[in-house]
Amino acid sequence: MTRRDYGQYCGLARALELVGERWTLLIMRELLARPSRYTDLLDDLPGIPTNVLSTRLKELEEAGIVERRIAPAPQRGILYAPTEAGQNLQGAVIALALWGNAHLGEQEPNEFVPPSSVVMALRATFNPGAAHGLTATWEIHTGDAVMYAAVADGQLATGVGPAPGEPDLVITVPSDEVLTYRAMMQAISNGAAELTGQQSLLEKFARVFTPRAATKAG
Amino acid sequence: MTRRDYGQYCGLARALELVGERWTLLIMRELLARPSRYTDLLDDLPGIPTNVLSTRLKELEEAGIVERRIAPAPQRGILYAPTEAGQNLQGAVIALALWGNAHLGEQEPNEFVPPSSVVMALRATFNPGAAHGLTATWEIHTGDAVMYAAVADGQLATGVGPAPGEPDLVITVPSDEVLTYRAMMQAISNGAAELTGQQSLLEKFARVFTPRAATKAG
DNA sequence: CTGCATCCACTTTGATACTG
DNA sequence: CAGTATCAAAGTGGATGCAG
Repeated sequence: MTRRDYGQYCGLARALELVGERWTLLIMRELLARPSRYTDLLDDLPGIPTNVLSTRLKELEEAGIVERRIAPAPQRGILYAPTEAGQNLQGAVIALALWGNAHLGEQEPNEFVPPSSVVMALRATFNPGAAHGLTATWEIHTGDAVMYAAVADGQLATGVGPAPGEPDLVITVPSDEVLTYRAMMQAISNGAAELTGQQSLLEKFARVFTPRAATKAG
Repeated sequence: MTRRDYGQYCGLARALELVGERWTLLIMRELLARPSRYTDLLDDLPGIPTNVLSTRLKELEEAGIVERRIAPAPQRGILYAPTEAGQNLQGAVIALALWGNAHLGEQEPNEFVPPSSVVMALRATFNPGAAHGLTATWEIHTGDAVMYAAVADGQLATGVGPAPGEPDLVITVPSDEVLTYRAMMQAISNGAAELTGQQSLLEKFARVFTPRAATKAG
């Protein structure tokens, strides 16, 4: 058994060997929310040392969980994005996040809400039934973050950043800081959001993204 | 931000702060499969340093994820067991294990199969529909491991160790080492298992525990 | 500016020995 | 049985340097 391995032929042990080190799953959360450059990740994960980030990215790439892409014309540079194996991690990321939500407590003054965590919450609460037959694109502004969600053919596409196409409805939730998914949804249902576009799509939004109960033990 | 915290108000970050350190989730896998004594854990997690185990148990207890119990009469000593918060971790543990299963590759000579991982696989593949109206207790022997599964009222109770009551069917899968869930189920369906008890319950067993597809990304 | 590599102080982990 | 003590090795955090 080397330092990094557990010597167990077990899915959990292997998962932890691959993505169990400090910062790794937070990096994956960022990349699942949007392909990012090295400096994007440094900005979105304040406190991560540069050498740790570069080591993690290297290891994830070697393991086939993340791939490097050449960023398209306007930006240039390298984009890191999850491979299919990396995308399959989302279920585990969401399961951990749901469990951790119950242990969040009050927000400390030095704690910020990562926009990627709001995107994960949108994916976790997506209700395919309510999205059936609906085609719509929402863009959400809260704090200085921009996120989008698009529904078509009962499928959800969501991420950090402006909507890929023209949004049908822009929802602006006024706030100094990025709000949690929960606070954001509450503000929206309280009518605190400013709307630009097809206002009728606001009700659909609340219906498409509905929290359900977390998984209990078996 | 202290060393251990991420400074993020996010379920994933909080989960990793609580159970993201090395060995922690493997300890939780063991405890989810059966309440264990300190020395049980040392045996079941070969390679874990004693000080790391005691530190982790202390932290998990402080966080309300694990609790100490006085072991009942025959054994004595201290039993560590998951609290309800700890039991709720099972969904995340299983999600990680399912993802890791895809990256297992071939079993290395120095790698062993933890019985607790087989129990997790039983829970992950439990099919409530097929268990409806069935009451049965199976005891499974493979390598030197013993596990049980009991179904009643459509509910599953399973863990490492002998069955709590008298098993209806004892399934012995001959093998030097503990087999993976997959290999075990294959051996059973190949008729390689020795049976003691109500042989008709073997077919039920295979029906109650059926793998389904893993969760894909959204 | 992006995308790292290097250096150093500090913390955590691993291995072993030892104790109530 | 259930840990604690000790120490070396490895990992992490923070600062800085630097090439393309």
